[in-house]
Amino acid sequence: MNRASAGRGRPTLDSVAARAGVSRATASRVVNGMTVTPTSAESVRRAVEELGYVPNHAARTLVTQRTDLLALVLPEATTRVFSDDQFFPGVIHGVSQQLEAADKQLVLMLAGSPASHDRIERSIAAHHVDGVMLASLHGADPLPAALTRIGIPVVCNERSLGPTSPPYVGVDNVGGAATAVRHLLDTGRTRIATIAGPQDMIGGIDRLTGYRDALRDSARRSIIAVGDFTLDSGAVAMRQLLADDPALDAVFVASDLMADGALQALRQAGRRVPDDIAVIGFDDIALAQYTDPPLTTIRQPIMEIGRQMARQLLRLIAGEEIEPIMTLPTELVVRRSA
Amino acid sequence: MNRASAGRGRPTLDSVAARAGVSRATASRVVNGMTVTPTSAESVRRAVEELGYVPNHAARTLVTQRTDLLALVLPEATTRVFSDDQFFPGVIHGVSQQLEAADKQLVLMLAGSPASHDRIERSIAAHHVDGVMLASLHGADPLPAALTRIGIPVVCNERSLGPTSPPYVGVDNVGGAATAVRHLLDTGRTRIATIAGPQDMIGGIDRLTGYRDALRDSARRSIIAVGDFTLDSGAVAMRQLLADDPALDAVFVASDLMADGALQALRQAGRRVPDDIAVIGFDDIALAQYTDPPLTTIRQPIMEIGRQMARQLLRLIAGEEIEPIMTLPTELVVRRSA
DNA sequence: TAGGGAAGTAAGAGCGCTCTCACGACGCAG
DNA sequence: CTGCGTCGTGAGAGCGCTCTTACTTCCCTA
Repeated sequence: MNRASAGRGRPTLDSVAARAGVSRATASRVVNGMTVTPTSAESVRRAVEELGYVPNHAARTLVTQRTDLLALVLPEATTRVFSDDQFFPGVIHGVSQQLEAADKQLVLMLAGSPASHDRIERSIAAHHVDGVMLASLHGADPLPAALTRIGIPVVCNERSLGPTSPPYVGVDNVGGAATAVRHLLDTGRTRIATIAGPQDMIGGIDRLTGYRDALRDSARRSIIAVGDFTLDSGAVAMRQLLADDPALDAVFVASDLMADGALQALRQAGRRVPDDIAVIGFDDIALAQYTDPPLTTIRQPIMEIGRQMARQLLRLIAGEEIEPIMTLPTELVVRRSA
Repeated sequence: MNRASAGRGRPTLDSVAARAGVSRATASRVVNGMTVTPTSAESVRRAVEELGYVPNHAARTLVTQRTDLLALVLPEATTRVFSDDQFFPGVIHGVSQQLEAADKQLVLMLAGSPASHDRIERSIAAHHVDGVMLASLHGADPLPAALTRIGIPVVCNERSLGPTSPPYVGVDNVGGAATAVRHLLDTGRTRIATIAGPQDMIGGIDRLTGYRDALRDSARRSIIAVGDFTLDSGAVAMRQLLADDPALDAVFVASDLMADGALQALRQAGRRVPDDIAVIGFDDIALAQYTDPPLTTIRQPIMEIGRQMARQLLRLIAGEEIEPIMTLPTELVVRRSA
């Protein structure tokens, strides 16, 4: 049984070459779009067509050392990942779009337990993927350092709180928060509180910074409660703020989900929004259009984060130099709550 | 330069064997957990440890014909996929859990344009993945047939509307809808309408069937409006139902998102829920807890769908016989709206 | 007309692994 | 003490591809 007729059913490059009457090397050139005589190009193409030849991915990877597979690593923590806000789905969508254009495939890895961390590291060490996108990792996460050690291109979606900092694509949390506060000031609000996010997450930290910056510029006092980005925590924080300072006339909430909770707490407390108290959220998730009243918020371009992460990673893999920090703009979306 | 010391930086099985003083075959046996002398097992293990050896995935795939990669194909249509309901994120999560346990990786493919269909088909034909999970495809989708032709294991998340029907994991839409209607009847409602989903989707069709079945059993008249699973369409349909039959006292809505729209329409129309009209949704998405009033609904086990799809696919790949149809139970969740 | 270069092609090595096959060592029964 | 089965091992083929090397062919210039 010679090579061309053997095999496990699927046609190989050898069988294509045999049928086209050329060498395997020439067939390979045609398949990979390199210059050959029009005559042989044509006969190879016909052979490919007739046999239904599709190159074997593993064989190609073995010699080129490319897998055309990029990993997207997401934390599995149920609080944030696949719950209410559409952050990860949006990022996935953006990444997927960009990779499709580059003809790469996306491997999704959910990092929950330390065991899955090991698994991810092993899988990447096995040269299973060409590059890695890391989303929303905790400050102490050992993954970035481990991946850097392996020597594989990495891009994050936020600046890392840990010691090593891979290139990242972030959003302008500070500027967005400041814009929100300035909008409140511009519309005549004077006692402006904030419900901040967790202070071990970039979003939580930076949005609070933006609030403080904008208030400091206006020489007003800051009034702060802290939530954990969940709806319930927003309601709790709102009640606490009302208790602390009943004369509040505005609140900037670091996420839409918490803002919805705050809205509910305000309704229960008999405060009218926006008449008595103005509320601004952050994220512009789908829910924001449907709260009562519809939520004024700071939009962050979620799909664009995914797209740019993928784009930066592709450039890194291609050996291009990239700017290690990329910050995407946020945008004030005025609805009815402020 | 001999083989053991050569290479592109990473240790190979040859270098491990050389260091352990055994043949490559023996080293391979240790790595793959086959029986060898304790002595050589130990020395190989030490060599693996010292060199930081990780098997090359492509090389292994080339000979075993396994990739340990499973694809999950989702339609990209922005209406449903990554919008408000958490269906796909939930399925992804469930699939991911199950695959992690089996030490497989997940390749996510978003099928939007016909071009991406081609790409998916090519990628699968290249033996790039061991099996495919298809979610929510349209009736006329050529993908199932194409994949069957290629001869790769396929599992869907719903019965297919097309001619070929791969094994699938579905939920008991008919039974769930009937349960909802019976709950309304049991609580004394007499004029029960429904807002159905699109009639070219399984969920839309089957939930309407369940509604009809339960009503027919009680010999009451059916009152039907049709939406497209979006919030706005729910509001529109609700207004239409109120116009058609102002004496309605209950409505079963085929999705929570549409139910939220219906709730808003009812509030605007000055109807109290549940006093004047009872509302039951379907899905039990996160939003259902936060509507006003909180939504009574039929829960479908979304993550479980993902888990079972993955489980069935793994069994198919392992060559086991599987039941081609698997139906997961739904459950009535009573909150305040009914 | 002869020589030099360019361009296309074939041959073959090798990517890192698994798996078959043949062999040697050992234990046991006859 | 011999013969047979068992078990672990090493050698080597081969998975399907790319890429280097060396060759052939052809065209252009001197």
